[in-house]
Amino acid sequence: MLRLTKQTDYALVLLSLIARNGASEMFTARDLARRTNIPLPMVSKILKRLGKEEILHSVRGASGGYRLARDPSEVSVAEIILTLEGPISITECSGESDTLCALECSCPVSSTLQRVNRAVIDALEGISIGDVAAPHHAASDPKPCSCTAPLIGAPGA
Amino acid sequence: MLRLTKQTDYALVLLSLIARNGASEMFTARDLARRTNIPLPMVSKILKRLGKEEILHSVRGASGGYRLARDPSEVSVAEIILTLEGPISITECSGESDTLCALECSCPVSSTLQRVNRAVIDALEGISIGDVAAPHHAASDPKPCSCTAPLIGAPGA
DNA sequence: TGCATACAGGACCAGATTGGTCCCAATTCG
DNA sequence: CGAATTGGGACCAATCTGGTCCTGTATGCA
Repeated sequence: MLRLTKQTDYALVLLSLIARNGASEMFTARDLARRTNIPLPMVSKILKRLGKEEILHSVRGASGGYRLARDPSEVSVAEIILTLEGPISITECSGESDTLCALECSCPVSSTLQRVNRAVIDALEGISIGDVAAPHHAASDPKPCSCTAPLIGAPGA
Repeated sequence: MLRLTKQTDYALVLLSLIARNGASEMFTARDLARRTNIPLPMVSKILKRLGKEEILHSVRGASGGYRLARDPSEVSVAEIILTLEGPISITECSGESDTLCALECSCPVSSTLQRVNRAVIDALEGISIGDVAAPHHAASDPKPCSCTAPLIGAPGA
């Protein structure tokens, strides 16, 4: 556990795909859906949200689409999470919650958990979409891989 | 977001309370519930689970209760999370999932996210219940604090 | 001008997760 | 024996979330 939502997971996949294929190129939701096997409506939903923030730039109309609003190296994973899931905090009281922790007095945990939380945030801020798109683990060019069937939403199996 | 479940949150509070009051002392679920304002059935549920793993030692019968099975410094936050929520992995494919990621081929993300995941785990493994119980941030002794009313499950407000 | 394509912004639903409660059996102490 | 306590469930209601769908608006092209 300690998990991102699937939407955020998808977002990272989509953004890294865009980042890998040139930051200035334009992608339609339909195209991205085809390439990732993520259901189109889901892709739309996510891209719309990323478009409202300053992460993606959208162009409407025929031959429209989305492209990165900034350089891939300037969009951190933490920012993606923040956009789609709100402030990063592993517990309710470890963030800058406006609602006071109900356990406050019996909870000496918070100060320590804030340190943990900080460590997590630092780790996530230290990684950009550019990093995600271009893994440095002796990456030969991304081999096409054998799984070509639409694995998500596949009706058959 | 990127949040622990409330149960895990509670567990950290409970364990830190136990650790703070002497690792060898015995606590009943009822007692801990009173002190933390966490609903008793919830406390029971959590302690039961921690008892099954080797985190708490339980004694049944009258004047029974729970105490830490190990030294507070030897129980990491990561272990608590692992016990209550399963393996720590921020996405489905970043862990040692047995179910293959459906996006596998179009997902160059994983290797990088595994690094992120590793960073998170490292941070959580580096902090023990002992640390949580005794924060080193110029801690004067834990002042009783003003909030004495049962804030959780309070019927009135 | 008309139409196809794409994004914008919702509402909406079903399933899964989770916080929380409750019940009953087994164990131990006085 | 009886009270106190853990053990191990089942159970429910509320929330969250993945996923779908519908309608409107902007744009490019024949």
